Amino acid sequence: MTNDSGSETPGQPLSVDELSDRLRSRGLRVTGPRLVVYNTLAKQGGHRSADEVAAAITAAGPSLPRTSVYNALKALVDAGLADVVDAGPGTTLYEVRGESHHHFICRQCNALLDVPTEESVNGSLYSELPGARVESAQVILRGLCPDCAARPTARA
Amino acid sequence: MTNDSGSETPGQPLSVDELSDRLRSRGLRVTGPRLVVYNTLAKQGGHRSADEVAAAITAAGPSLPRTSVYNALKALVDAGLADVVDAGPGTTLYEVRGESHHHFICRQCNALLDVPTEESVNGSLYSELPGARVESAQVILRGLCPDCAARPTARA
DNA sequence: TCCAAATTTTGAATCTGTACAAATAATACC
DNA sequence: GGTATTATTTGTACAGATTCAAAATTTGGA
Repeated sequence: MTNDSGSETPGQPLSVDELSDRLRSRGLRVTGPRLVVYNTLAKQGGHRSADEVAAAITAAGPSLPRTSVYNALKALVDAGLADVVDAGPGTTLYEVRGESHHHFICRQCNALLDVPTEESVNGSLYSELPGARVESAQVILRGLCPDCAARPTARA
Repeated sequence: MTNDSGSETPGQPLSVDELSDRLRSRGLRVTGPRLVVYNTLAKQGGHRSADEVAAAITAAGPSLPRTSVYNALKALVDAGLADVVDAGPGTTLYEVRGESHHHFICRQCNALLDVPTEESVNGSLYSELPGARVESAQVILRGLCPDCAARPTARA
């Protein structure tokens, strides 16, 4: 699976102070694992699985139990500091919260690309469910990525 | 997990003949498991996991091996008779192919609701990735469902 | 500094989905 | 209809991802 975890979203990561404030403001404590996981995810950029984050942390020295990585990621998502990437069923991928964007998944090479959000589109997505409080919208585009589309081997 | 598999998509299911034709036209054979799985999924309506389908089949009498349900579901998806629901990472959910629609996931009760597609929105999603061949677009809305939004216990 | 509650840690259990190989059933063709 | 050819079905085994329970630590506030 070419998980192309490369395609990054700019939006500079938060400082430790900002990070701490965000956590506390949601009633969450500021802990080592949470800071390490956030910073690692931010440094890696793109879309990462819990295991990728754990591996990166281990590679950097300390090593954090897998369960702790899961816990920390959940806390970060709760605090709105990271997002679960909607890329279909399967392994859960996370990304540091930054500019709003959508995702494109290539059906041939499985590349996962970020797609900038057109405000106009994004706005119109919020008014379709009466009574509901829609807080976010993610769009999953599927098809052939530029590379695969250009390649003659592309299956129709 | 209140998986609200209830919200159904109209679009009446196909008859055995239509079903058979669709399968054969894709080079797939018409088999018992495929018909049972399709009919069960259609009768249940909404979004179902492989295990839910298996359980429903067992409850109805015959019982089909887990693996067979997975195989059948994959065949149905290949034949375009069913779709994998884009509802974020986790257990794969399937639904009988019907009217195009998107999904709303409640962050509090995990209800999964269908959202009618506005053609205008759907159309504008296809032109954002130069070079790519976009074949489909799914929108996942997240927030609080009407019920949870109305309830005072809703977390901000 | 001290305490109560929130988190982290460990290790194991679960839950999903997939891989394989043998047995079976669906088509194509005679 | 009868039969050869192959796609499918089955059953079992496995691998990976995520969750759980209980004990050990930490955090934030009194």
